[in-house]
Amino acid sequence: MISLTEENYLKALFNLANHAGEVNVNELSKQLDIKMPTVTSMMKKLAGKKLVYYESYKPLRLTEKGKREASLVIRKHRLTEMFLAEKMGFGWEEVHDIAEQVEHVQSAAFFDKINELLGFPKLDPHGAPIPDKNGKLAWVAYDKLSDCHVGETVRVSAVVHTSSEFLKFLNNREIKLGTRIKIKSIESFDSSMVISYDNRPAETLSHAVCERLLVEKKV
Amino acid sequence: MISLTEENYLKALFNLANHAGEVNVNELSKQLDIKMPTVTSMMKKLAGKKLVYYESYKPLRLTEKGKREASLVIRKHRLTEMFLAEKMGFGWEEVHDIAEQVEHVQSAAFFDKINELLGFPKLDPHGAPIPDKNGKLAWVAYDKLSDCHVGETVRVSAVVHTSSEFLKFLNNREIKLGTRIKIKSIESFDSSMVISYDNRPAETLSHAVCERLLVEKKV
DNA sequence: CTAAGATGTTAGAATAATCTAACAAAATAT
DNA sequence: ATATTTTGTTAGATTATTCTAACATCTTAG
Repeated sequence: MISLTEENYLKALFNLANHAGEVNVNELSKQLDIKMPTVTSMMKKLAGKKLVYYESYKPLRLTEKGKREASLVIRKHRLTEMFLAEKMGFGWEEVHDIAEQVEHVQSAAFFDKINELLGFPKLDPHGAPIPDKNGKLAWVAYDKLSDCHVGETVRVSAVVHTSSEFLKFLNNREIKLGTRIKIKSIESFDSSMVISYDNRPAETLSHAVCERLLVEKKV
Repeated sequence: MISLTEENYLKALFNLANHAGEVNVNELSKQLDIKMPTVTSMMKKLAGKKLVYYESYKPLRLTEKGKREASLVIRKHRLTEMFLAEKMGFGWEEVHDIAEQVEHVQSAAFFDKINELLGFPKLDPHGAPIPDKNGKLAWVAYDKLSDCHVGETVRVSAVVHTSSEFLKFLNNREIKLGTRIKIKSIESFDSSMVISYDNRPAETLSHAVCERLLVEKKV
């Protein structure tokens, strides 16, 4: 059995994993707002359960079993987010905090029903893919808006680090998944972008914003 | 802040309270499947938070604050049950176990939304009243079917001690809230009742069943 | 290359919730 | 009314999760 606490560590490990699947103790500590010694001891515990590879002073890595379990928690989280948004009328900026709690419900029937009522969605309200029942995740590699060039027209496909503040910022500007953005110019000194979309007047987006907007170029 | 564990103790205290609002340590211990010494120490803790009146060797009683907090947990539980049954298609025999977990979600917005989507229901799927936002519960005193007499026709209004097994038993016989039951005869040796309803052939219900069916006589 | 700073571990303690064993009080049955 | 049973408490231990303080290792800037 995996405790609620352990589920949270697995989820954070999964979300922080870089290309090589590695996470530092320090990063994980900051992500979870839990002190490093506590993280170290939990990693030893999870290693004992064959969920994490742990060696002193080495980066952390999930085992295959760990990845599967983490994905299943993320599945519950994203299905919940989608249900809250699609079936209950919550805004995409509201769903994360509630899903953070609902995801720990232990009832396959509950999440199966949500999945069914939603028509087996592939993406959550932030454009993130929903892992399947076996914990398999079909990752689509989007581009960051900040990596695009002047003159390109792109479609917003997902948002990263979906803090409520950031999403409210997007709401205020009516930027949502599917919005087609044209890059008019890029300020070289701060990498901010002047863009236009939806027949609106030109708008400037800071680099911080552009890094969090994931887009597709082939519109 | 009231922990998930404390919420469970409060809920159990509320549900077990007799006419005088009293509960014994032993009853509570059995209800929660937690040993008596643990219950005693939790009662001291809750007494420290002014949620329970506790004196050695005396029955336990919730304070007004304790009753309010308990009612609010029960409110979340019953709203969840109703949502699961009405909006998600779960049977009344399935909703309790899921609601037992969802009830601990800390988000007023979540339960407000459920309440709204349900159209502010007054009763849960088992006929139990849903406390209001202030923890006030409008209790309706129904009769047990077992207290009714031969010849009476009554309407099933609620069920008590809603174990999944009992509810499946009722499902098999298509007895639900609203079913009108006529009492044909009562076996004096075991208090079982021969009843008829819905133009079906006569059916015999054991005393155990009749005690758990709450009915209204004025149909 | 080495000193400073960042990162990670060990040791020991704290809190919450639970348990068993032993004892104490209350209720019950003859 | 007293012995037995049931109920309740105390004491002490256990497990899970967290912390701080101190120490160890690794990385990096001169």
